[in-house]
This record gives sequence, structure tokens and C-alpha cells, in this order.
Amino acid sequence: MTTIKSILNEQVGNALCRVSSIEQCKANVITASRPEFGDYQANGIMKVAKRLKQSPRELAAAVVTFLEKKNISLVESYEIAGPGFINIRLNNSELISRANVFLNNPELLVSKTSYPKTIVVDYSSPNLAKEMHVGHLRGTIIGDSLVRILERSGHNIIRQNHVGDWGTQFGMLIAYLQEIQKSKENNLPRQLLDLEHFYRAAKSRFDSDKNFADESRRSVVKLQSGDTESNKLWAQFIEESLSHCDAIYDKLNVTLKREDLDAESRYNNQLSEVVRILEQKNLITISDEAKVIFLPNFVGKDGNILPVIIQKSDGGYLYSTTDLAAIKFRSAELKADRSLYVVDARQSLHFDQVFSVAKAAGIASKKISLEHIAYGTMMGNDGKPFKTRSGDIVKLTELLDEAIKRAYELVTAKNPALDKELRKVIAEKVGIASVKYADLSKNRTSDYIFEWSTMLSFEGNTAPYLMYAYARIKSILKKPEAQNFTANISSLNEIEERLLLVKILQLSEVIQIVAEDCYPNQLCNYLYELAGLFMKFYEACPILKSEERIRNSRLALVSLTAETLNQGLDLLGIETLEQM
RNA sequence: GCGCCCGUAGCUCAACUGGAUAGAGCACCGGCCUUCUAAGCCGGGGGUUGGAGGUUCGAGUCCUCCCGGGCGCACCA
Repeated sequence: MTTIKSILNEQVGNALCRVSSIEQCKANVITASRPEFGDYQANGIMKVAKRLKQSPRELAAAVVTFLEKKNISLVESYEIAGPGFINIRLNNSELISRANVFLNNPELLVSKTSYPKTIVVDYSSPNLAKEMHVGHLRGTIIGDSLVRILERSGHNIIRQNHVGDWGTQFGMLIAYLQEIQKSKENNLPRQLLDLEHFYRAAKSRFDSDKNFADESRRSVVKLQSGDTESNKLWAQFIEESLSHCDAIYDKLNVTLKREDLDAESRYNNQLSEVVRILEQKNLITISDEAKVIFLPNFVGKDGNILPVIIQKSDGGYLYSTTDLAAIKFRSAELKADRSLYVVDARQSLHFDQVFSVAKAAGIASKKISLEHIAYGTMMGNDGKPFKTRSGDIVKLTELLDEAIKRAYELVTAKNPALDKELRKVIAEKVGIASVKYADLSKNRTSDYIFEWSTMLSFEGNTAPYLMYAYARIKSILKKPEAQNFTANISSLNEIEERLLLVKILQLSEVIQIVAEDCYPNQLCNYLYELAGLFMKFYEACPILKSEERIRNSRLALVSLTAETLNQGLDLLGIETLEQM
């Protein structure tokens, strides 16, 4: 179903074009900034009036006259206000009939795009040499939410988990594995249970023992030249590491599967081809025996030129080369319209460069939009990157376990009468949801402070608050008096009912914005406001105690609220509970 | 040195991408439970949006310059 905002944008925009005789002009309709301004407001009149050198209020009056003649059923009234805004109030029975369509067809709450695209989303992408740590959390969670939102909007989504499974540190790990295997008492699976520990042990061996370091380097060469034994160990290592990732994804309720893997090693045999293309386009310069590209748009003011290294002086390749090969694949083979990289903001220069090279060399098609969906760093409450007290990187699995533990204590404190097993289930969902929501609800581009107390709070814009709101709604619907209500909204007399209903109808509008700009916090804000409006409705309007007609209508509204909350949270990757 | 990002209430964050009187939560103060989950709701105080200019009907948002912070800049990813 076309959203209200789209209809208004089209109708008011059209009227504006007709009245002003300007072809390209936008109505710029947004939801009203204050309730007394109505439901929506058109902000675009002033800009057009400016171009016409006309009084904005006069132009607004002409637009309103035009619109009133068209008699759009959705609109109750227009009002010109301030310097030239058009405030729009919607018609109640139209709102009700829209809502009733959603009640009977909940899948329509989020409308499908008219222009489906093929969109590659590269996210999570852990380094398989180590265990997943807190640094992988944001990208994994934000990426997964975007994927859900884009998919639900009707796009063709190709997930790509670009795991780091190649490169120098694997030589070190393999050498260390071999060393361990030689000694009798060790068994491999147990050693690999703690990847982080294993990596650190290998690393300290590498740093302290020259012979071992040399052995590691030889090991890389053996691996890359296809040595059977090395490759067998490598594959074993990768498998073990991937199963760690799977466990994390499962715990986090993240949709990434094995078939979404797009490991770096996949591109090994295409790297020389990438270099050949770049050479053919005369982009390569030899500098200090390395093959690099100097891009004119990356020249600093002082003439300092930033190079992109494509091939090292020893012939080895770097991640820029791999990324170019991946762009080639996503562009030519997957035929993507958009390719999103949900990656740490600190890599923005790298992506600027790689995207520029890809475009300049024709490795990326003309149509593909390459977008770095950057996110900020997770900080501790001291404002520095999040670490343990001893200064170590926090393993993701430990962080999640702590979240669940804290949630269990909280649930027990709030509701000690609940069965222990049930509390465990609730704690698991609430704990994970809290961590995810804390991440999603903040503007992704800025660094954010990780704080247990705020994310596990039941107050404010948090997962527990939203989940509680949902559970509360569901409990109403489970009452005996709530059974067999006729599933239609018929009354919208109370202001709280109306505000709630209009909000529900806006889910799709928010989803459209997020699908475009990739800021999931906008969906979080929406859901928080939705839950707040429900609470206000709940306080102000008796549901079960009202006379039958009102009761039925309100129950339908309650049911639609539940549906909207549930779907919205699902698009964030957050599961709801019937009872808390 | 050069480049990118950021600076909003005591704290954590919003502000629909240039719109009307900058909003929430925490903390603080005061109300509301024999009544659908009080894990809730209502009200109050708290701001020169780091500073100074500029652009325009209109700036937290755009431009310039300062101040303060974070992060990147040649063979790691």
C-alpha cells in the first residue's frame, strides 16, 4: 500500500508544479512537527516561491485551492501557516479504513518498493584468525538489521560475509598448530576451543622465537603454493573458527549462514587479473618497487599524494586488491545495483580510495552504487575503546553471557514469582535484545558508550521497555473479555487513539527512509514513540471495561499495535516475549 | 603536517537531512495503584546547540576561521 507520506508528496508536489509552472519541485512533506499543526506539513512551498519571487503565502493559497478542488479523500483539511507551510489534517474514516486493511493483512504494514534492486550487503566479516570480539558487534548487528529491512522492502538481498581467512597470520597459526600436534599430550579440538588464547599463544611464540617466526613465514609460502598438508590444517582451522562464528550468530539471532560466506581466499586466483586490468588502464605506478595507484582526487593541498598499494614489492597482494576483486564480482557477476559495506568508520579512507579506483578502472559498473555504511567505535564509560579491566579485548561470547546473566538478575528482582526456567528464557531474550538495541538505537556514525545500566534499563529508549510494552499489550489480548472481538477499528474519538493509529500507519514510511539511508536508529526512535503512544492510550482509554462497540474497536487497535511493534522489532532482529 | 569524523541539559542520546517554541530517558523535585502488568503514566526545574563571523524568509543542520576531542594517512586487514 502506498504510504500516506508518498501520496501527500505526490499530490501536493503535483499541485505545486501545476500552480507554479515549474516542472521539478518538491512538496517536501514531513510528519507535523507539533500536534497542533495537524498530521503532516508541506515545507516545499517557500523554496518554489523564492524561485518565482512570489509571496510564499500567496503561492501556498493557490496550491491549497488547487488541492481542495481535487478533493483528495485522505485529507480532511489544509491550513496555511507561518511563512508558507501547508498543514494537513487527515480524514478519520480514511485512517480507519487503512488500519482495517492492515488488521486483515498484517504483511502489508511494510509496503514493497516499486523499484526492486539487487543489493549486496557486506557485513560482520570477522577475521578468522581470532575469535569474534566486541569490535565485530556493531557491524554484525547493524548489517543484519539493514538486511532484514531491505529484504522486507522487496529488494533482492545478497549477504556477503567477507571473512578474513587468508594472509600472513595464518602461516603463524599453522606453524603453531603443527608444533603442538608434534607434542604428544595435546589434542587439537580442545586447543581450538579458545581461539583467542590460541592466537595469543602463537603470537607470543612468533615474537619471542626467531626460528618459529621463520617457520611461520615458510608456512605462509607453503600454504599459498598449495601444499596439501598446510591446506588441510588451514581448512581445519577455518572450519573450527567458522563454527565459533555460527554459534555467535545463533546466539545473536543474526541471519548469516554458511552460504553467505564470501571469504577473502575466494579471490586469490583473481588478484593478478585485477592488477592486469589496472595496468591496462595505465593507472599503476611503480614506487619503491611496489605497484601503487596515485589518484588525482586524493592529492593533499601541499601536494602530498596518497597512494593505494595494489601489490607489494615482494609480489604479495593487500586488502585493496582483494576488495577490488570483490567489487568486480559483485558488479559483473552478482549484477548489484547497490553494494553496501557495513564497516568501521576508520576505514573510510580505504573505501574512498578503493571505490574511486574501481570506478576509474571500470571494475565497477556504471550503475552500481558503492556505499560505505560506516559506524563508530564502541567505547567504555571512560570514553576510551571498550576493554576489560585488565586491558584485554572483550570476547563477544563473554559479553553476551554477561548480558544474559545481568538480565536474569534483573528479571528475578522484578518478578521473583516466575518459574525459574521461564526466567531463564526471558533473561536470554532480554539480555541479547538489550545489547543489540543499545547498538541499533544510536546514530551509527558516531562512537558510542557501552553501558550496562542504561541498556538493561526498563526506562527510556531501550529493548526492555519495548519488550515490556509488547508483553503488556499481549496480556490484554489474552484476557477472557478480549476473546472473539470483531477485528475492526470503528472509533477514533479520543486523541490518544488517533495519535496511536496515525503512528502505526507510519511504519512503512520509516522503513523506506532506513532502506535508503541505512540508519536503523530511526526505526528505533519510531518504535519507542509508538510504544510511548500506546502507554498513553492505555492510561487514558479503558479497553476491556468499555461498552461493546468501543471495546471491539480498541481491542482491534491494541492488536494492530502489537503487530506493528512485533514486526518493527523483528526488522531490528529483536525477538518479542508474550510474558515478562 | 595533511585528510575524515565529532562537539546539543550534570550524564546517555534524539531532532524525518534547511523548517515553526531544540526533544526523550537517567539523575533531582512533586503527583497517580481496592480499577486491563506501577517494569507504567502525568507535571516541574535544567540549553547562548564549543566560540566568532557569513549564506536566507528560516541554521543544531550549509560555508569560512578559531578552540577542544577522536580516528586515519606505503607495503597488516
